[in-house]
Amino acid sequence: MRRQYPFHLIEPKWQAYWDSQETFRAFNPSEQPAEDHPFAIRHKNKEPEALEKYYILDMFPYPSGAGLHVGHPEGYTATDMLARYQRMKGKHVLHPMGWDAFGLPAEQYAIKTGQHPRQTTEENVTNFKRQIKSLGFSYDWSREVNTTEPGYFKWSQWIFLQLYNSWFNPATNKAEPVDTLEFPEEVISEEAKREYLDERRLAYVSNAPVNWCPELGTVLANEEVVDGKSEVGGHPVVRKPMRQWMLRITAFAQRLLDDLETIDWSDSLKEMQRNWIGRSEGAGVLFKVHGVDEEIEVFTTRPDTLFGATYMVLSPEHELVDALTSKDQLSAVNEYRDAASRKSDLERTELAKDKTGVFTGAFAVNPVSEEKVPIWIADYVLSTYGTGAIMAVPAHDERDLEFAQKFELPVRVVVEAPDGQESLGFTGAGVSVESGFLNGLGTSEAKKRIIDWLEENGKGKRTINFKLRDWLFSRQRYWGEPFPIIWRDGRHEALQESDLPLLPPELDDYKPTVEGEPPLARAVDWVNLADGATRETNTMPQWAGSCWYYLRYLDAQNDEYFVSESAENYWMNVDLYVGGTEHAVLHLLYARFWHKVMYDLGHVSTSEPFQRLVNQGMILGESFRFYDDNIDDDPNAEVKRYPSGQIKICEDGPRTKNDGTPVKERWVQAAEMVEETNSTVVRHSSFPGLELERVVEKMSKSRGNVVNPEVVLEEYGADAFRLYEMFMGPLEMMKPWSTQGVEGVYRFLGRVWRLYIDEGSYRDYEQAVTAAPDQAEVMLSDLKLHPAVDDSEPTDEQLKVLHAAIKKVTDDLDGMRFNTAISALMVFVNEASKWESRPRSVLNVFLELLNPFAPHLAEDLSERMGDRPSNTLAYQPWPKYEESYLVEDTVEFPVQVNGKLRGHITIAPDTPKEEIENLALKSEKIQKFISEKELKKIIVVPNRLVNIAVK
RNA sequence: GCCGAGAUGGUGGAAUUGGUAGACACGUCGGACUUAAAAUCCGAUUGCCUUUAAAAGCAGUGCGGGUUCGAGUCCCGCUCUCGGUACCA
Repeated sequence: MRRQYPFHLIEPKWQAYWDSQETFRAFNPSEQPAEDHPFAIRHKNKEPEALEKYYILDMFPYPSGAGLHVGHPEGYTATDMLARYQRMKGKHVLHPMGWDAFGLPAEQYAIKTGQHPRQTTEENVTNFKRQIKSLGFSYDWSREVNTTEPGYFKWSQWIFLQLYNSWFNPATNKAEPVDTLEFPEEVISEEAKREYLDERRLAYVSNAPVNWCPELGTVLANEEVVDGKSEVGGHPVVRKPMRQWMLRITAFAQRLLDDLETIDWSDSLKEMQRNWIGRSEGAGVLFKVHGVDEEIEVFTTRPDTLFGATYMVLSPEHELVDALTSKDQLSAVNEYRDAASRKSDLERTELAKDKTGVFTGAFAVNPVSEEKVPIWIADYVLSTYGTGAIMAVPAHDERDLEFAQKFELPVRVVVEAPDGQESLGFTGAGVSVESGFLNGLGTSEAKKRIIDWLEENGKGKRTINFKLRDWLFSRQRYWGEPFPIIWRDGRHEALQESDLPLLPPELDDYKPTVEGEPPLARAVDWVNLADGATRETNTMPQWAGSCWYYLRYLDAQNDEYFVSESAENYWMNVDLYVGGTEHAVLHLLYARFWHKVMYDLGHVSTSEPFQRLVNQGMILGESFRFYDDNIDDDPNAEVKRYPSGQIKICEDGPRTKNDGTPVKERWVQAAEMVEETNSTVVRHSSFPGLELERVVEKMSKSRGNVVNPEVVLEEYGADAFRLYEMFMGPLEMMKPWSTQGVEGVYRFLGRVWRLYIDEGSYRDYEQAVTAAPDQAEVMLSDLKLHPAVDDSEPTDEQLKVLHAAIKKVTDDLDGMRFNTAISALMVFVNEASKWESRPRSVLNVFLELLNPFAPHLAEDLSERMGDRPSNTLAYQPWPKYEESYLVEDTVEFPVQVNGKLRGHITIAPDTPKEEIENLALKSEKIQKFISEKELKKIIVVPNRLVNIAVK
């Protein structure tokens, strides 16, 4: 296919130019651009740090072996357009990129092949970088970081030591160095002090049950387990007690929640974080155990229903179960506990529907009614939430009611539901009944009263609980940061800062040991130190590197400190962060937590890292579906094919033809296999009788609807790719990829080219190139400008078209409405293509508007125009629009009758109200609709319309 | 179940504060250019209906109500799709 314009030559040329000029370098305080750098030319005599900064950040990519997919460049293109726009507006823009390169795939490849993960990682980074660079993004590559390089992970380890050497002081509500920790009087011995301190560090060791994934051979954080399966790979996860490093994120739960108010993120994303943190207010209530000297504390959000608590439930793992269980219930309890512990997380969730439990034989005393209530254990009570024990109020809690009905436990209504609703099973706010001194009180008042009573009588207190759990921070992997920790006599010690970076040992085999120890344990020489101490063999999770990378960009080469104070002060915080929702709770919560710790310790100057955050929507693939009866995929079968219309789809079940014949789904990829006939019906090219159903869903190999950016780039070029990614629709929405849509914007770029370039000379060039392909670049410089391009004074009409475009593009970029900004560029080109005289002054300004969107083409045309004092558009001042050019002499003013458009009147824009009313009423067209009717009202909306209400 | 986002032509989408619904693009149809095709350029393109034509009318933004001179936009009640989450006491 003939190219619309020689993007294959233009794009590499400008990418090489930007590289050699270091066009997009950002300058730290005290750094100076060279005199001939376009930054220096634009900002004469100004220190870089005197300028307003703009830090615009993309989410940290994992350089996978599969390379870039079309989803990656979506956010990158959006940020690049804004980076280029802000640069032209005069801001000092920081726009970096780097690699979150530790991770499972390289390690799993290493286990299979023995190739060092470093090598795989390097290859993948090289490939990723090449792909990203081919899109012409304006990154400052001098700040590129890679989490797997010692110069980087030295500081990841250093930050871990900051956490290790800090504790959370509830009095100040801040992280503080451990030396501010004061020991209570009874803690005297060194041993006791040490233990006391170790229990309070922000990084601590725990032996609690963890999510163990046998398939991956590692533990996972709660956030990495979805529906009882690993988020990566979907392997089963079981609970298993193991010694693990934990980070005390729960201490920051309230601040993580509160500070959401100070940042500019989407409501839905904030809501996801709020749900994950899961704050609930209520009371801790103490129940005495009957006949045993023990107390059980429960957490409840409905202390007002305490009079209705007719039994208690402990989680099977609760520490008091042994002490409580009566002799005759012992075997039943042990059996139940055994069964519960063997259940995987998946089984626990899947079997959630049916409640199970056993009676312990013990009774507790309801602190307010003094009533004896039975104590049960059941796995619907989680050991990890609250106190691991509940008071059951079956009348006002769905789960308790279900359990009570199954085991025939008493149910007592203590809240009356409002106006005629059923009180049994009512969980909302009502009025307390059968509740002694609470009778007649509304739910919120009753809560207050009972908590006061509990506190006065020493039987409970006001309590706040969070769903958020501490962050499990160790992994049994090779390809991650080793912990800067050694063990001596069963106790952990931190390495000194001077010992960093601690490099991982070289191994021949990356599998865990036969004993199930992490792979690092294989490196005996590395693990065992001369003085008898041993190294920690766990490694940090991938999040360690991605929790702070945005800080390293500020000062990527600094080997004295993780970021210099001056750079941090100037650049932080991130003005705009763009990425997918998949990081809503994981990365974004962890990073905020680390940042707060660093803030408390005085290492950073802001309490939140990302001021504004925008989520890009997913890009979906398009495929076409039909069905056939070859359900066993037999290659020799005689296959019957059916369109979707003949298929009955049962919910999750097998799909069958309407007559019951079993069938299987098949997909055809849009681009290759489908022929469009007359209008809307899509058919299979090989089976023309078969009508296909259009399906839009997540791109995946099995659907065959994955779009490879390299193929698109090859055919249409980077500018077209960038433009299409943004033209598809609003950034935040999910949208389907259409290859035909790419052709649309590609044709637009062709029209831009032909607006400036003489078609005859381009045709001559194309002919000449076929004869001498190696001369292409030289001959390209001989192209002539379009003969209509001249030095004429622009007409009013031309200025109007130009300034309308400036206004629309500027407003839309400010609002991140890239799709409509691009359509405004198209409108300009459609108009300008008709002009017989195309004033240079107008055409030059248009290239400035085009530059953020299609920078290669804009730069190239600008060079050909030859009117620029400096040789790159990157630092040209962004054009301003003149309102006066947009004013029209006359406008077609719409006239409505009863809200329906009935005609127009031609008026001057500033025509007074009365005049408009008059003209509207007199208008012939309008008369038709209002004569013989009673005039009720006339509304004139300035600059909009006039509406006549009649009856 | 709960929380969040969304539903507009054949398709992606536009309409920024309640003010001309369908910008821009894809696709389709027609025309020009061409020996022909591709590319390019020009025109038409929400549906229905009347008309030789010009031109008009009616309906129309998931569904049902409401507020208003006027509703894609606001309010009430639903349906469906997508994302998150789920025995969280």
